[in-house]
Amino acid sequence: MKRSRVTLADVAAMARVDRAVVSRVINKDPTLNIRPQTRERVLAAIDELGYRPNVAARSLRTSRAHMFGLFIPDFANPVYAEIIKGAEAEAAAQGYVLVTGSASGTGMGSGTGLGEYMDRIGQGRIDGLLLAGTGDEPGLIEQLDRAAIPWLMLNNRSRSVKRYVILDDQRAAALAVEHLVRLGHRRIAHLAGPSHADTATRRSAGYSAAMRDAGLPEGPITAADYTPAGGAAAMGRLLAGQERPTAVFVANVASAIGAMEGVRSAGLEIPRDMSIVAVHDLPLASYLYPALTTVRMPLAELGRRGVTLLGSLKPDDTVAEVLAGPIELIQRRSTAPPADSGG
Amino acid sequence: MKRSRVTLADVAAMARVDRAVVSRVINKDPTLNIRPQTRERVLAAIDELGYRPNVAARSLRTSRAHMFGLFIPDFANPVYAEIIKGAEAEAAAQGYVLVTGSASGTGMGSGTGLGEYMDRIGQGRIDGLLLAGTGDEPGLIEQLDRAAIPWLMLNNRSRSVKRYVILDDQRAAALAVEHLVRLGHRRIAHLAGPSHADTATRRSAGYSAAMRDAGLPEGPITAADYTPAGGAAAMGRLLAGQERPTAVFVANVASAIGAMEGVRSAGLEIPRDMSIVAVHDLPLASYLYPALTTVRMPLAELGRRGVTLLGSLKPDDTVAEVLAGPIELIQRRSTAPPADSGG
DNA sequence: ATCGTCAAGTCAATCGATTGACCGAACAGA
DNA sequence: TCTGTTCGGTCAATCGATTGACTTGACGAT
Repeated sequence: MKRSRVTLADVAAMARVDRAVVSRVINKDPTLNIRPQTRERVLAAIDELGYRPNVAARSLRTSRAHMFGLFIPDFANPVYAEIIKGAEAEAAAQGYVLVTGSASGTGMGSGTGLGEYMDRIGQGRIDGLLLAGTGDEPGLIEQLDRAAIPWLMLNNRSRSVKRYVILDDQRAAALAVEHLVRLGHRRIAHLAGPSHADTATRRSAGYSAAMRDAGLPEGPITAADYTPAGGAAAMGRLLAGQERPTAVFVANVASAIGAMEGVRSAGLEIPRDMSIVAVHDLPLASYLYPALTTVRMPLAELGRRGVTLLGSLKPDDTVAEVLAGPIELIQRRSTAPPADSGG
Repeated sequence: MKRSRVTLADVAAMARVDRAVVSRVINKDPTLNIRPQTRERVLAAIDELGYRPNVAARSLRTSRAHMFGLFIPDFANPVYAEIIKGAEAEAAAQGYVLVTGSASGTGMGSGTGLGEYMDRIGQGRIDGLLLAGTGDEPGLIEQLDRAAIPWLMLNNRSRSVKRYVILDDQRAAALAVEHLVRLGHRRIAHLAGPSHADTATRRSAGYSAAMRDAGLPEGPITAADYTPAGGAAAMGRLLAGQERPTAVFVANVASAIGAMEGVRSAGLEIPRDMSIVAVHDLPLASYLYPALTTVRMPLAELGRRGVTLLGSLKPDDTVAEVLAGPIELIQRRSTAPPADSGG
C-alpha cells in the first residue's frame, strides 16, 4: 500500500517542469504551448507515480465537485433502480459521479428527510440535485434554494416551481386502457394511486380520457396507496360492487401484486375472470403468476435526461418537460378477452 | 436563491471574532476557551447567514472526506438494496455520506468496471470503500491499494487478502435443508450457484453438511448462474434425471424463480410435486406464486457492519468476519411434505 | 542594431477551513 | 512590585490544484 499521497508537485519535480504545466497538460488547456517531448515527460511521470488529482483541492479552486446528487425515497423500490441506472450512466459519460441517497438513510423527522440529507452532504459537494419521487412538501423549495445549486424533480411535479421532467403517464394509461378495450372489455375499472402522488393523478386522467375516447362509461374507480396491501383491499372493494368489472387498470405494479392476490382470494382466476394491467414494466412483473401485462416507460431515460438537464441548467431556468420516448404495452398472461366475449 | 456563497470569514465578521473561533465553535474544539455570549454571537451569525461549511476546503485541510463508497454490480438486484439501506443508515449515524456506484455506470471494459469507477471517484473523495458482490479479479487488489484507503469486501471473500465480512451462508443452507428434512423429504436436490461465486460455494458446503448430518445421500446437484433463465434450465436437468427429487434447495431467489417456472412447464405443481426453498428473504419472494419459502439473512446488518468496520480500520488490518446475526427460515407456500409422505 | 512576435514555459495569488503557536489582559500569590 | 497562570481569544501557515499574468530566449523582419 503506497503511503504518502502523490501530488502535482511530485509529478512536476519528476518531469522537471512547473506544477502549472502538469495541471495544464492534465486539463488539456488549449492555451498551453508545449513541446511533445515535454508533454511525454509529464505523462510518463504521472504514470510512473500513479498520480491522481486530489478532488478536494480541485473542487475548492474551481468550485465544481463533478458530482451530482440523486435523492429517492427507497432503494428497495425497483422503479428507482431503473432511474438510478440511467442517471449513473449519463453522469459517468460526463465524467461525473452520482451519489444517490435515500430517505431511509435519515431519521425522517420531518417530511422526506431531505433536509437532514442536505446537511450531511454539506456545501460544495454536489453540483446539482435530482429529486425522484418527492412531492411538494412545505419548506422544500426554500431548502433547495439555500443550497444554491441547480435541482430538478423527476417523475413528480412541484406545483410552486417549474423544475421537473416527467413521463407521459397519461399516454401510458391510455395505452393500457386501449389494450383492454381491444380485447373486448367494456366494464374497465381503475385502481388508482394515492391522490397526493402526481403520477397517480396523471394516470387517472389518462384512464378517464381513454374511456371517453372509447365511448365507455368510467367503471368503478377506487384508490390505493401503491402497496400490495392497499391493492388487495382496493380489489376487495371492486369485487364487492354490484356490476363487477371484467378488467382493471392498476396504477402501479405494487398495487397490482395485491390486486392479483385479492382476485385469487375471492376464488376467481386471472385472466379468465379479471384482466389486470399495470404501469411500469419492472423485471418483477414477468415473475408474477400469472405474468403481469404492463406498460413500459423509459425510466432509465428519465434518469439520463435529468442528469443532462442538470448539467446545463442556469440558476433561474424553468424546466417543465414531458419526456418523449417509447411507451409500449408489454402483453403477458394477466390480460385476455372477457369470459363472456363469445356473445 | 442566495447568490454568493457564505464563508467562515463572513460569519467571523458578523460575529466580530476571528475565523479560528468560528471554526472551533463549529467543531466543538475542547481546547477553546470562550465566553457564552461570544459563542452565542457566533451561533447567531451562522444561523442568520445560513452558513454551511465548504466540504472541499475542509477535506483538503483535514484529508477526510466524510464519505464512504459502496460498489455493487447492479442496482436492480434487491439483495444490494438491503445492503445499501443498512450501510447508508450507519454511515448517516456517523455523519458520513454513502456514495453507491454500480458496474452499470461504467463501460465495464475489463472486469467489474471498478477501475473506471475509481478513476472517476478520484483521489480524496472517499475515506473508505465497500465492495459488495465483487470477487477476486486480477489486478483488483493493486487497484484498491493504489487508492490508499481502507476497503472491505461484503458477502464475498478474496482468496488473496483477508478483508471481508460475510454472512453465515453455510448455516442458512443447513437451515433450509433441515426444514425440508423435517417435512419428510429424503431426495433433496441442490440447485447451486455459479462456482466462481463465493456465496454459492458456501451454500453448497452447507447443503452437503446438512445432508450428511441428516444421514441422507446428497441428491442430484446442478449449478446455475443466479438468473431465472439459468434456474429454469437447471430445473429441467433435475427433472430429467432418473430418481426425481421431491424437494430442492436453490442457492438464490433469482434461480428459484426460474426453477419454479421449470417445474410448472413440466406440468408439475409446487409444492405438491416439488418443494422449493431458496436463500435471501427478498420482498419479491412473497409475491411469487406460490409464495416462496426462504431463509432470511441480515443483509442490512451486513451493510451496517461494513461501514462500522471501515470507520475503524487501520491500513494493514485484516478482517475476516462471519457476521453473527439472526438467520431464520420463512415458511411460505412453496414447501410441503412430499406427496408420498403418507407411506 | 532594434523591435516585435512567438514558443515554451514559470510565478504566485487564490479557493475556504483548520490548527499549532502565540499574545494581551486580568488576577493571584509571594 | 514582580512572576506565573488562566482566560479569551488572534495569527498565519497549510492542504493541492488552478489560472491570469508574466518571463526568457530565439528568431525574423526592418
